[in-house]
Amino acid sequence: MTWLTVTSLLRNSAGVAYPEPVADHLDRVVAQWGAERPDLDVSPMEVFGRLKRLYRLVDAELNRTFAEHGLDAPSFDVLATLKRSGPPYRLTPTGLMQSAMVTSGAITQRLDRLEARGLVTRTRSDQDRRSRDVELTPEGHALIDRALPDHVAGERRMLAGLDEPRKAALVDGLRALLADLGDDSTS
Amino acid sequence: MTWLTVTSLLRNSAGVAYPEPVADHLDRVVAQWGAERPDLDVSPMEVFGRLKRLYRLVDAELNRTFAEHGLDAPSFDVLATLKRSGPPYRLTPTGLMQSAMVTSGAITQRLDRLEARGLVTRTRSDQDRRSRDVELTPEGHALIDRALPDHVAGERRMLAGLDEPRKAALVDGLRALLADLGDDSTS
DNA sequence: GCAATGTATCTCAGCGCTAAGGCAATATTC
DNA sequence: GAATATTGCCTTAGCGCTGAGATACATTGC
Repeated sequence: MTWLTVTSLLRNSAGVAYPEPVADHLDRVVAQWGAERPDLDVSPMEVFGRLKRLYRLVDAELNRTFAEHGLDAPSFDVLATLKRSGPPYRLTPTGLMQSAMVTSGAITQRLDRLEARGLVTRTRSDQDRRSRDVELTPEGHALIDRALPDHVAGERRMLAGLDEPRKAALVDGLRALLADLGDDSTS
Repeated sequence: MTWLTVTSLLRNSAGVAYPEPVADHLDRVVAQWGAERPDLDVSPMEVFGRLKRLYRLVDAELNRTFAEHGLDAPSFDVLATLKRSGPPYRLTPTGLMQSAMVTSGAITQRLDRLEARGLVTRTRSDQDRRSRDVELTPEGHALIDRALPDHVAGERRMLAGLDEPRKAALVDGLRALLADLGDDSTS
């Protein structure tokens, strides 16, 4: 069986076709289903199966960098969200929850951990006394300032093998799928 | 600020450019970092940030279908892996572990649950008495046969908005990144 | 003003996973 | 064949998350 894919249709900026790709895990999965359930067209798995495997690999790699700074993904996520929000580096748990796509309970526990480490503070809002203001402490600032460049560098390394048009096409596809699934349609 | 992306460079099979995309969550994230840390080029986040959000959305959607069949993602994964392996629908925990990209402990627990529900059996291997043969029961067969078409249909619905070249380019990018990260280089 | 509804956060039991380690069987080395 | 290393699976403590629910405050409609 040949692993004919669209890759042969894609060309880089010099107009040279990419080498034929090697069969990967998902090629085998799809071939197996073709033998076992020839009545079903399982080609959508080409997208979602690879999405899942890639997510797992990327997640593991990013966690390595986080760990070097005494962090994990959930903690980094909160610190980074606060940092990039700009002065006064203050958000509510609800804002953090929406950005992280987790439940309110998860945010509460993340903040418990970060507060215990002295990386964020939680204070009652004056405008709305149900709400909380979560703010980076100087230690939180220092930590995210140290970790962020390494994090981005790690991401850049993982992308190093992709040329620009291919990366752009990947981003385009991800963006389109996100839009189709209703991510962020207004907010 | 305009959200210039490469989308304007992509054309469908009729040669018509896609409409300019709306700003999404990651566009805002990147813009925020541009204001807060102009020294850092955070463009790799365009890929990995969207990957993470997409994974979460897709995961939630797939779980809806699994739940309709009394399943969750880990259980479905094991049953589907056994089913697509073809006759005699039998694999070892190690094989399942590698396919699922989880630890051996996770597979043990998945199999505990499936065995308790009568969906798989575990027997000692004759060739290697350390090993186990995990096999689908008739009930396991029936369940995965029912769930699989719905699962694939759900995946197909999520892809409905993507035209062929765009989907192909997305798959190509995912495949290339997986290869770069060493997924499946030989096995 | 007050009841009803909505909102923001927290609590907690239960779940699946990881990491570290244990045990038994097999492979390797001498 | 004995000693050592490796392999395959299981066990378990601890972790972060979800989902259901509680609490306190805010808003709405009358």
